[in-house]
Amino acid sequence: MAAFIETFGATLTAAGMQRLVSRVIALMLTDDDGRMTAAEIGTALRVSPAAVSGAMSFLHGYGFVTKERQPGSRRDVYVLQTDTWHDVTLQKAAMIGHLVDQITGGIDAVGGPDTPAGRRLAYSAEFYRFIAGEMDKLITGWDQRRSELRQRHPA
Amino acid sequence: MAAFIETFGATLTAAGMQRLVSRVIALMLTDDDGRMTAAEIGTALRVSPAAVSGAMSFLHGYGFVTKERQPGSRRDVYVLQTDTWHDVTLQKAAMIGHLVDQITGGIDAVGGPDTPAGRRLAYSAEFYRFIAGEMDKLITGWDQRRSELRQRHPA
DNA sequence: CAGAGGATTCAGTTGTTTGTGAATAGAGTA
DNA sequence: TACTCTATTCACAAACAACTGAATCCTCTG
Repeated sequence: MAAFIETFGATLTAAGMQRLVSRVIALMLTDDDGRMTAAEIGTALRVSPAAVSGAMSFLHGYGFVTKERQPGSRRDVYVLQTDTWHDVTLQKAAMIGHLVDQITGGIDAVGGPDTPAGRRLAYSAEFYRFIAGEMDKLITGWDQRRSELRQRHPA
Repeated sequence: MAAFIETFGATLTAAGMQRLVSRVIALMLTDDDGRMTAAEIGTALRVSPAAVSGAMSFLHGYGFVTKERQPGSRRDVYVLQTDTWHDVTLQKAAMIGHLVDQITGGIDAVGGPDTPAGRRLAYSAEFYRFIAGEMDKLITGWDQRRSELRQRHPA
């Protein structure tokens, strides 16, 4: 199981996430009730409380985890929000629209759409525009698929 | 135009590419005939020949650029392969299938699909499986769209 | 309000990228 | 073969990222 955490974490890191953040997600995915304290996380991953604090702050900022505290306790309990994680993954992919704008802006910089460079940029813009469009469909599609799954397996 | 190169390059870097590699792509996109020598690239981006060599070696390895040499010359001319760049971008996205396998493998590690953690992993696997499937469709879709574009604007 | 458990912040350490300069190798010309 | 122009390689430096340890802050209990 430790193997899964490190392997999967490494893959997420390769996809651009900070290392410890990736490992925390992998860890919490494997935790039975998905609820963990900072101390538990630190022990499991062999990192200092300071490092855990930083990672959790990041995760909390994006809503990947929520933070709870039992009345009469001083320790925070973090709860993994699987759906939020998925949503953010999709939104990140949707940022491709950004590229389209940048490339389109570049067309003027190289002398307009009737220059060789302009044509090349327009072609690449077309590529990213296509992807962005498909991404939008994908997001809608997942929303629907998720509903179907929920009907069969109510959370 | 220098602004476009740096801005767009930074975006590619944020997407996980090495910095200089990103800048070279942005630069070559804006070059009129898309053909440049190492010296031109080094001058434009203010980096050493050594750095250019490293970046071009990477780009050539993935087929992002081809390397030509005029008979009787000692300098290589690099030519940006826009389509290859697009294709590799898509293939990279298709690597999501890898995640599905890892997660599926993790289900056993946490005690099978009937444990809480197993169910959570299965759900995430379902998410990535969905995306991987849509990515396959997207790749096919772009192939087709590209053909259409080519009919109207023969390269 | 004092004390203790726990979270957070920050300066400093370690490790990883990214790029440079100098030396080396390749390829063409004479 | 000797000479020159480029490309490549490699050891090192600078910039950046990821952690740690110690100090600080917050919050609950007595």
